[in-house]
Amino acid sequence: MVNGLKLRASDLSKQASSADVIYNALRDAIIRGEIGEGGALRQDTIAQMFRVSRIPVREAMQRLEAQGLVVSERHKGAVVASLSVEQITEIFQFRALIEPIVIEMAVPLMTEKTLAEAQGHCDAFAAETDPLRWGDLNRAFHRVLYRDAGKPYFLSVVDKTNDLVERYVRLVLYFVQGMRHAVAEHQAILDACKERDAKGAAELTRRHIELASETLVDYLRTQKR
Amino acid sequence: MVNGLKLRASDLSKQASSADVIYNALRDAIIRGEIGEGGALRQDTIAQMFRVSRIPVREAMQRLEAQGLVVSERHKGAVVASLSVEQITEIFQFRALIEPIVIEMAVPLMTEKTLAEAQGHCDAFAAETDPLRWGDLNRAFHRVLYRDAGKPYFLSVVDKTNDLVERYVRLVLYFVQGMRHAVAEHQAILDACKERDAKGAAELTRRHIELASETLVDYLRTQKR
DNA sequence: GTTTGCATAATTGTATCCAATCTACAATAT
DNA sequence: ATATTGTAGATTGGATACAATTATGCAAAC
Repeated sequence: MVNGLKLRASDLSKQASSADVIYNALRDAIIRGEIGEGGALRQDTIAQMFRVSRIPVREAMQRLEAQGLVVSERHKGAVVASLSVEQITEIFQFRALIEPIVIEMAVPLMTEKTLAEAQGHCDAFAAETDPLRWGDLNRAFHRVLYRDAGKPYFLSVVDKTNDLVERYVRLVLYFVQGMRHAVAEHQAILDACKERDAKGAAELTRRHIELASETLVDYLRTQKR
Repeated sequence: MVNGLKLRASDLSKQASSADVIYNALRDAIIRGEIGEGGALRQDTIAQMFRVSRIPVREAMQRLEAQGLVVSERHKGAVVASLSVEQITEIFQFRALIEPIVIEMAVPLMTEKTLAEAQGHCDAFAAETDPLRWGDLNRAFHRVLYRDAGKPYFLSVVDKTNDLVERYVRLVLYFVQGMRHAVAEHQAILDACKERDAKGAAELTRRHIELASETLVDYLRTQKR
């Protein structure tokens, strides 16, 4: 019998392949905006970066393409997908519909631990001075609030949807709204959760997303893409 | 300048690779239930079926796994994902939330051509005697009604969600409700669309999905999985 | 100056081969 | 008889090599 052995989380999940590692690295780089729209993703270059052959790179690419983060053309290569203002608007519209529903389902089930964690993320977000970290903390805050809904499929859709527009959300945080505005809205959402006001939290979440969308679209139009 | 050139659809879409072909074939086989839950997908076997090496097979698998249709384990192989009753229920709950929203957006924009096409699918569905075709016609009917919403992202989410539960929907059509019930509901939805009753079409769609979900869950519980 | 043609380089798609590891079953020890 | 160990086959993960296609640079013609 196993007796004194300690298992780490990494032992429980299936062992990561090279393709997994590369997928996560590329996805994060795209999400964070480190590789900009239209940025080329050369199989050979990436393979050399990870000291592997092109095979696992291609497998990672298949997943990224399936998720809509990159588009590739035969014998031409893959580039980071670029979204039109219309596409971005539609995705934010989707978020503004689905995320309020998820938080509304989560509020009645939210534990004190979750509320404390969310407050922690919110405070950390407010205190963070490095703009490059704002995106991560913003994302973490929202994710925690949806967690207790206990709806894995809803969460996966929300996650994949957010992946597609994360780099634009970060644009808003960096250059447009600044962070103070987001902090106030986050605290309002969290307060509604603490008061178990599910409808209120949902409505605030909807407005939070819609405002971000409008702000972003205004910004993009001034940049006249 | 381009003057007089006729482009075919196949010229517009990028040329299909082996991986594309294999992905589509496997996805359809899974969706249609031709490969049942837990059915093994051996790379070598599939490669031989398509007369190719395992490389394109693996790339197709990555996409299928990203979409949640198969699960694979290192050195053990991939199998068709099996969904628990809880997972199926959640996915139908998602459908019952999102699809009414899409049809409600579509109704005001629906063209006569679309309405005629939908009626065609509905009639073809009613007249079809081969149960194996019911699933396709059912799916086609619903897709047409969502098309004019002009929301590609919403449609892609609806499509991917339906892919996950399509084999269970077909179970309901084949063995449980029969087709007559579905035809009546389809005609009711379509009639609401023709009368430009967006809210009505949405509500009927919601009930259509919820009823299918309840029927399916009852059936699955009797089969005590 | 612009365009066309061609040779070369760059890039992706796929086949083949090898390594790692899991499964099943037989052999052995307790 | 049961538990453990060892080994062979099966299966996947990945590297290397080659084929097919496209991009690029440059020279020649208009």
